[in-house]
Amino acid sequence: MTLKKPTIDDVAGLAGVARTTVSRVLNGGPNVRDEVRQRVLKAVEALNFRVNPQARSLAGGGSRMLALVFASDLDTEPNSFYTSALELGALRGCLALGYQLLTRHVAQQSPDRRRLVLDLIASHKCQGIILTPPFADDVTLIEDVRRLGSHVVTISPGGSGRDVADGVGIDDEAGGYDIARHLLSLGHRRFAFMSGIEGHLSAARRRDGLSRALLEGGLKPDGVEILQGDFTFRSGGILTARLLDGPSPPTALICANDDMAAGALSISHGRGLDVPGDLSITGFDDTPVSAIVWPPLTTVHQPLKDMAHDAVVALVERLNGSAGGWRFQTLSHAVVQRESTGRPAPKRATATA
Amino acid sequence: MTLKKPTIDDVAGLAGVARTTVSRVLNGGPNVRDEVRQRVLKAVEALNFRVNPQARSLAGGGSRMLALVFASDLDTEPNSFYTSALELGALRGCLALGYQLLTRHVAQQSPDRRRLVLDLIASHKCQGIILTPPFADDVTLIEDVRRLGSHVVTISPGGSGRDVADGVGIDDEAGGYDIARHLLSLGHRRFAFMSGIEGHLSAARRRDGLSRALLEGGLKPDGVEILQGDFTFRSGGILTARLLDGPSPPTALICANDDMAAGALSISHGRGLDVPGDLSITGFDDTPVSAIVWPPLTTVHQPLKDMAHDAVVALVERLNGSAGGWRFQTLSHAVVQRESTGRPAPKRATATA
DNA sequence: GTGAAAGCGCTAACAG
DNA sequence: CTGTTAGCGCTTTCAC
Repeated sequence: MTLKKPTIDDVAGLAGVARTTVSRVLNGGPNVRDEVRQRVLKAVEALNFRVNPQARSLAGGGSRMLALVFASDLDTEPNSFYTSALELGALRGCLALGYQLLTRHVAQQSPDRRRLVLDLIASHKCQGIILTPPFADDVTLIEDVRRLGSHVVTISPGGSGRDVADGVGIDDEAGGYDIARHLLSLGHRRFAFMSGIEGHLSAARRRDGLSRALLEGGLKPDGVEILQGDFTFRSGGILTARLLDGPSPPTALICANDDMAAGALSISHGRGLDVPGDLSITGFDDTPVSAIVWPPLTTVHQPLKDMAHDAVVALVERLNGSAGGWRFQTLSHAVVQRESTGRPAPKRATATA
Repeated sequence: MTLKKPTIDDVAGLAGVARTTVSRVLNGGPNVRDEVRQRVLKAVEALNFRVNPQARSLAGGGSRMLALVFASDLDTEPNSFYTSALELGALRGCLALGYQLLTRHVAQQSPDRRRLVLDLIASHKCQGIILTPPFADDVTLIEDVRRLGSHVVTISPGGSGRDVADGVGIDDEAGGYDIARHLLSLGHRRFAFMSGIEGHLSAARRRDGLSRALLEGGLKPDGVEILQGDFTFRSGGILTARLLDGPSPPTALICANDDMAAGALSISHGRGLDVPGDLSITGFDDTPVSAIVWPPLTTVHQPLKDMAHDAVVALVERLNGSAGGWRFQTLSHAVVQRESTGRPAPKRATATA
């Protein structure tokens, strides 16, 4: 089975061409008759041939270096579940494909953040770069990177980024819609939404989904109170406190990530609120936090590792010359129902332990 | 600067020997006069030469495949911070050194777990394996692996594992000692210790450290109530509930990992206890959970990523023929003081926000 | 358009 | 003990 992997020469032999030609086909090179190309492709298929990345790299094909960039500010640090999962996925992909990975955290606030990213890929001769939000929607940056001769793939672009580069992500709008439907079906009517940092467009889409669900349910989307958070546990707590002090607190709070939801949960406990009896809270991402807090969070699962892995694959495909328009790969999400959501109880809910 | 990396031929030239000889020296091969070996080593040093892992791999030096094994049972799953961090570190190491990594979770309870591990390395021709607790102290398994011609490095062995293989970890006994001293200095006198799954010897060492600190403080170590947990959030909660129902609850609870501490925290909240006023709780590992719960956990930082990274490095060194007795690499730990510990308050503590 | 030849940097038989 | 000779699987000139 795994006895002897076919080599490029095997393919050449089967296709009746020279090794060079196979190489050309593999790398999207020019000067290959279409008929020949097809023949080669067929042979590749038949032999289930995969290039040996090590050999390719040795032979000179570029630096084989990719970069993964995060916009992490100092205080966004505890959000490390998210970044860990993405890095893990990217590393796995790189390992399998024979690429190196350079992970860099760039403070999103720093004025010269674009330059920092560009310097990074220039100095390390990175052939490709994976941009996470909010860089994923920074069209200017993407264009600059490309001008340097490097390829770009984005993770979770929420808007403009999708029109200018390949991307990977879930359908964030649908994610927001689904979680809202869940809450709506439980009987909730008063909602609040806690968003992430500005410019994180995919998080904004989740809110769009919420609006759509509300409209469908005959409610006015602008009745939703919007809290501007920054994805941190801390911001989740602070904003929730403010929310609860307001004139008419909602019965359901939808957070744009798990960390903020955990913060909201914590503050709610501190105030003696029953979750979900007095307030239902939802997260987003389904990171380990969601299972560790009490009650465990109802959240939207996002396959972070797979997303990053697929981003690497997409990037490498482009490096190998694959042509065509930008492709956005939508991975599936799912509402994970745990115990932080339930029917709103006007008076008080009895806990069923 | 990064213009042209020196090759093995450059080294050979400078040392005045054949390329093969350099290769022998590099790979710890036999049949090299000591004088020549020194000369080569000097040349390597002078040129700051590093082997090109891709080329080496291409040329045939083994499968370049390493395995990372976890003992994760179904319900231990949410402990994924710990495993993620280790895998991340191992992946980084592998990427840098040109090795592949195979990560496998084997249910620790399954009767044929040893066979599962052995099959894994046999079928994938893994050249080396990294064992995490409690496998790290499974001497029989380690010997069996070696019999298959594979090398072993352990992460956090707590006992017998340290005498039969290279290892990486922190000084767990000292970690336990340090956290106990911290609590002692705050005025605590009644302690409880929540241990992890059986066979996790390094966690047991943390308890030894606690005992030592108590003795030093003039207290009797056997006055400490021991709770047998399994590292999960859930077990932390259940055991803490039982503890609090007991005749004389402690004022300080030391948990063998952060997840259990988070569970303990959660239950304490549920019972209206003030943490740390009524009960101080400490974790271990300093995973992101510790910063996300409320109040954030005082815990012992363990450089998990570095540990796994160094384990890969140590493994590869052995593969390259480095000889000598088993080496245990002790990385530094540190007590991270957050807000889950404070002076014990007989009556009630006033929160200072 | 296509192919032949020449390596990339290293290890692995073989000879000496 | 040490050096010579072949490749590993692939990309690149450079001819045809």
